[in-house]
Amino acid sequence: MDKKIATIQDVARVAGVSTATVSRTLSKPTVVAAATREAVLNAVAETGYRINATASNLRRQRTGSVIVLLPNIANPFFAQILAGLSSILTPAKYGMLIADTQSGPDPDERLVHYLTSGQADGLILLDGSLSPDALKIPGRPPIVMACEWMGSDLPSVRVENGRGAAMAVGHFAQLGHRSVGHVTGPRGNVLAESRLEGFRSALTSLGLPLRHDWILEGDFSMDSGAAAANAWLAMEDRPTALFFASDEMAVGFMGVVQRAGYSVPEDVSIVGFDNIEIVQHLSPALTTIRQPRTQIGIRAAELLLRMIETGTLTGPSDLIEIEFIRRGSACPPPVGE
Amino acid sequence: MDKKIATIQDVARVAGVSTATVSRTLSKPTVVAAATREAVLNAVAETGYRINATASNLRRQRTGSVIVLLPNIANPFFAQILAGLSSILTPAKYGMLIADTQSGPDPDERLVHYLTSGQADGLILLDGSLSPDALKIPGRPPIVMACEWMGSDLPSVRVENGRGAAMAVGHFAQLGHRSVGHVTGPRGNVLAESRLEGFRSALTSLGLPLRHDWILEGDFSMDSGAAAANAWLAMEDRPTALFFASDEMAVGFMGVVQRAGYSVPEDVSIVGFDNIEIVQHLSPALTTIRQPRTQIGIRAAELLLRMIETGTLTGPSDLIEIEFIRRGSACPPPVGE
DNA sequence: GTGAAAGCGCTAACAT
DNA sequence: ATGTTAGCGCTTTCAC
Repeated sequence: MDKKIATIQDVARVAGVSTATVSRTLSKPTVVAAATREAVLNAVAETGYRINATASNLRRQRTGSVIVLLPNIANPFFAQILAGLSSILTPAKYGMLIADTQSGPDPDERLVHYLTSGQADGLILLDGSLSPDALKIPGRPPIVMACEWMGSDLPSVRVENGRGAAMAVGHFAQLGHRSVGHVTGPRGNVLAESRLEGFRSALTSLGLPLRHDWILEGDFSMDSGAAAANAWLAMEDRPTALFFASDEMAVGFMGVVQRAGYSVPEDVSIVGFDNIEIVQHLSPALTTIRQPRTQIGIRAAELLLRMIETGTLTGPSDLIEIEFIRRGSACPPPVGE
Repeated sequence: MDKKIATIQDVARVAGVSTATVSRTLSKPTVVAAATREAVLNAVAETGYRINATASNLRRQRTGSVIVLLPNIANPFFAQILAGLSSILTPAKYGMLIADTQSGPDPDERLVHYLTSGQADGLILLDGSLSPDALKIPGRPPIVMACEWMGSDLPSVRVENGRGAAMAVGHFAQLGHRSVGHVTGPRGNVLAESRLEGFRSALTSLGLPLRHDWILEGDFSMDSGAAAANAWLAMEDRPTALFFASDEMAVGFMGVVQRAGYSVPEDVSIVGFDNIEIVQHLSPALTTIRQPRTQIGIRAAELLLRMIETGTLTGPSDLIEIEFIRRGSACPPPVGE
């Protein structure tokens, strides 16, 4: 009953070989003789030895883990991206360190910290609001963006946000709507801006009116969707259709208007963005733009691993296709309005 | 323009002191003379030096990170616990490694792996289905359970699951329901079992009938709630009230029955469990049992850090209070049924 | 208050 | 095929 953890020395002693042989047996078993290998493995079993990752990493000048920096873990949107990341990182024997830019003081500072502390072999950025100064840090590990980031040429995996907005507007137009509004994401957020821009240009190219009072500012949250609903209810002249920059906001909106006695889609048509799991279970089920989040994670992880292995700081960016999902929350506008 | 990362040696040379002094300046600044300290800090700034965490950890025989083992990251339920954990771990300068037992082969094996690989100073377990053999591993780091685990006396942070179920049943009884059913979590899951047990004993103690065909097996997911709805719709003799072991299942159920033309709560009263964010935005808003998930994370992290710092493998368990949240998804049963 | 020196546990040349 | 040896970059006695 050993209370101490065995080191490679202990194994070597028990097996009657050198530490180098033990190390080799564990990393490239084919290069040691079968008999030796067996002796070593027995000794490993007997002592309960396990490689000390810290020592190994120090020696090999790597860390075996990847840091994922995101704005807010509690946001379920990121959870699926994390699942995608994990499905690649884990089999590749990389640990996944999660850092929430919210739970520290200065987010930019933390980015720099992780980039320089040598705690990870690579970094995945899910927070599009960080400053690009990081790129200049000498000796920094490879970075992959899994969202848009203005004015940076980091390798990234992203989604056709503008086209998603255009799909939503196109759908409304096809149904006969002419008064269509938009509930945006937070100002300054790159995703929000792309969707807003896509919304604007789609309206213009379809010859539909672009009214500023029909563009409501949200922040992707359900609460902000509920707030938008109250604003909509208070309007004199309401749009008959509304495109939301996130499903969450659409859900918040729907809850409020339904409780106020309005019906979706008969009184308002709505389209969301993301296709979060829940929206197919609502009544009506939400028409939305699907972003394959697991896929985003998978691609980002693959890209990063390739960069780590080849030792490059650049790589091909990846554009992931979105998909329009027609469900029950949009129909032709009410007549006589 | 340095392309290399500076080591403590570089700083020592630039500052004209020994590496020991540099190290001291950075860890206990008060023991070095003010003048020396300044020289060192200048050298640090000049070289862009940052402590190499791996080397530091090897020397100090610690890792500076904590592993969180959970069944499925994509489940938003865990996301909030993670946020709570992060809010404590980050300021305490601990990294948070997330491991998903789904993305590897054998979950138990992975637990053992993390326990023995020396990759973390402590471990937080969110997966109640792992085998308790882990406890016997010599030299293992401290573990905190943030959920129930049968027959283990690990320090834990948990929630009054049974009482939650009893609250739900009590509420139904008070509204006049006599036919109440339950949609369970996955068989074998400890949370699911506790809630089921709480449900059963509450029925009994209130003198309500316990019917096996009114206990539907689910797995916490929305899809399984939808499946339960179909089962309910197909019943000859339906319960007028249903307690769900998770909010997600309640949401899935509600979507299906509403689209089938039934109304909640007029046709069925339902109560969920968890109080996930969305349920207040549904119509009707869901009556449920609130579990303070962020709080669970915070307490678990605090407990673990205390154990790490004091070097103990035991600690006080913590029971977190739940709260009944009455909203609009339960009302008296329809008359004449 | 500061420096010299000894490792933490491991891996990878280099020898044999 | 195996052993010897020299560190990876840091912290921490132990002297001074």
